[in-house]
Amino acid sequence: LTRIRKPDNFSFSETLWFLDRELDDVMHKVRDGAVYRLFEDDGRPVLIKISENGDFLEIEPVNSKTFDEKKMSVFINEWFDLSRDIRPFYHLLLKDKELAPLAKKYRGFRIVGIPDLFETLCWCVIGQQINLAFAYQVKRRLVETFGQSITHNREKWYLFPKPSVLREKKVEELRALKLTTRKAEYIRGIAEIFDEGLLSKEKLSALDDEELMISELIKIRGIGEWTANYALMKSLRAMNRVPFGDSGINGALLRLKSIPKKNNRRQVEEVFDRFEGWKTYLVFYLWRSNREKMA
DNA sequence: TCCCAGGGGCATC
DNA sequence: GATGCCCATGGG
Repeated sequence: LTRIRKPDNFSFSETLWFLDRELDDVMHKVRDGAVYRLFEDDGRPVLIKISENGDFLEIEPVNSKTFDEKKMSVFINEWFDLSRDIRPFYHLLLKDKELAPLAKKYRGFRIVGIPDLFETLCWCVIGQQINLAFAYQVKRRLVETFGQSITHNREKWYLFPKPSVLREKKVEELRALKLTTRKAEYIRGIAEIFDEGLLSKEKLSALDDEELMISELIKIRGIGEWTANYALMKSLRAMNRVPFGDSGINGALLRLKSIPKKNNRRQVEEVFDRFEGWKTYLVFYLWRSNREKMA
């Protein structure tokens, strides 16, 4: 059992809410106030349960295996963005007339990341220009078809498919999962780049400059501005990214009356310029607000 | 039927 | 660099 002290301004119930949206993400399950998923410990999948107990998060193995506690702490910290003091973000929000309500409504909501960069990029490609519910269905088919799995109590749990596996798949095999021809090509290409070691989270991170990371990512076929920014937000934990053109951001800003009309990039930039250093957080709070009715 | 969805590539000028 | 078109499924 690993225990992690919860930081201030962290709401585990908000995290669970995010993970348990109606969207049916194949990578984890939320049950009875806990989240379950596979954790890869030196190539060995361990099923873990994360729950809340007083001031702590508790992480325990449920398939009777153990795990590297230090690596686990790092992983959870990264996944739930626990090691960040987000008070400055709330100060900025409260100074903004239209957006101030977000600070109170979603207090303690932190970015739920996707630590695996390859998974993030594939997920972006899958979700391009289709509705999210359908995108999650396609992701589920991809993972259930090509991902490593374990069975526990007659229930299957999956790891995201490896680049070495996906690069070998024929376009027709991927199309059968209801990816388009183009997306199948993109995913194969990204898998190849990762499998060859030409790109990795470590390599990208080592560039140490967000704009440089973006320009490197955009060179890859299938990765445009939106995806590059999203990947930096979710996987590299960059704090100043905005996937411009995103329909969710536009819709939220419009609904909150923060911008007068949709799809005006200059107006959106003006709003985000007031959140220097916290643009990524504003994006997530705006997306969060789009699903208020689901909460 | 029409429009849009957490886009991106490409041709064209 | 801006614009228009294509990809192609599913939900409202």
